[in-house]
Amino acid sequence: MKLITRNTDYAVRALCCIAEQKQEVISADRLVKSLDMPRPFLRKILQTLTKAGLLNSSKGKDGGFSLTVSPEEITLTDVMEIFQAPIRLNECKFKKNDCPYISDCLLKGKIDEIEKEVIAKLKAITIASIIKKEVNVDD
Amino acid sequence: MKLITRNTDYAVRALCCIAEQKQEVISADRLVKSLDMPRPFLRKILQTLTKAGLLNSSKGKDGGFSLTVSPEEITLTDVMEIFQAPIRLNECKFKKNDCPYISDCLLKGKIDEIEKEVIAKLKAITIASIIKKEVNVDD
DNA sequence: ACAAAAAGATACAAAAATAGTATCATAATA
DNA sequence: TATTATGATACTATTTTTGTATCTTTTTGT
Repeated sequence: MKLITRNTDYAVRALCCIAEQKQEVISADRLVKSLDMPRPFLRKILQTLTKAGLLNSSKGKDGGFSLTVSPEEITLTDVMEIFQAPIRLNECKFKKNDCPYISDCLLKGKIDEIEKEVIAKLKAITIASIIKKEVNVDD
Repeated sequence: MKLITRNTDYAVRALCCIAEQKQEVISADRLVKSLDMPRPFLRKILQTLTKAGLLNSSKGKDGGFSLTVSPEEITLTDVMEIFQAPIRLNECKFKKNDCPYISDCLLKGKIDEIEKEVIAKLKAITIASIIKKEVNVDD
């Protein structure tokens, strides 16, 4: 049972890295070096994030990726939905079809409740909150 | 992302069925009929539950299965641990080895917190609580 | 003793999800 | 127009989940 797949994990780490660095854009190659993950896999993930609208990309020399919105605005659920969508703890599927017991399933209601809370908590985690290492005492 | 696999789902339904019926024991064949699931798969699940200590079994004519403890004492986590163990939202594994970032992973702490709460909630769900259809007003 | 009815053990197989590779096309820019 | 970057897409490998198949053992009634 994994809440977070490697796709999502890599994506989050890449987003953090992109958010943290000073240059305008950062290339896939440079990300591979700092993140130590398979280049083709990361490239695919970056492409997916771009298509999903979380990243800008520019081609050619000095091209690369940058965030489209601030790190505060990117939640963990945003990323999870891209790679693992939809977020359901409860699938209630039976060979592509709805489970025949879905209407009177006694487990479903209980799991649904837990699911709501999990999603709320995941939504509270943003790229910004992941990056922030310590609470700033001056704030 | 599934919190509960079919193994666990079938097992829970079987346990409910065993808990609810009046006879001392119930055979795999009778369970198959009332639960409508593949016989060999259910048999394997029943065997696993027996090995795990949740069921008693008796062979031969009029043999079958019964609970070893009361439905109140069987939690959802008990069953999940048998079929999906261990319950972790966060695996932090990288090709069988610990993820190299495990010590300073900023996501881990946050997910671990969520995990604790999820597990606590799953622990509160028992076979008895699943069976109980309505709150008894006389209580 | 022995046949029938049950569970036990175990090995195998199919399907789905996850993880990753490889290759060629396209665009920007010096 | 060569180089350096991403875009698109098809393919492959691995792991997990979901089953199936087959044979053995035990119990019980006759």
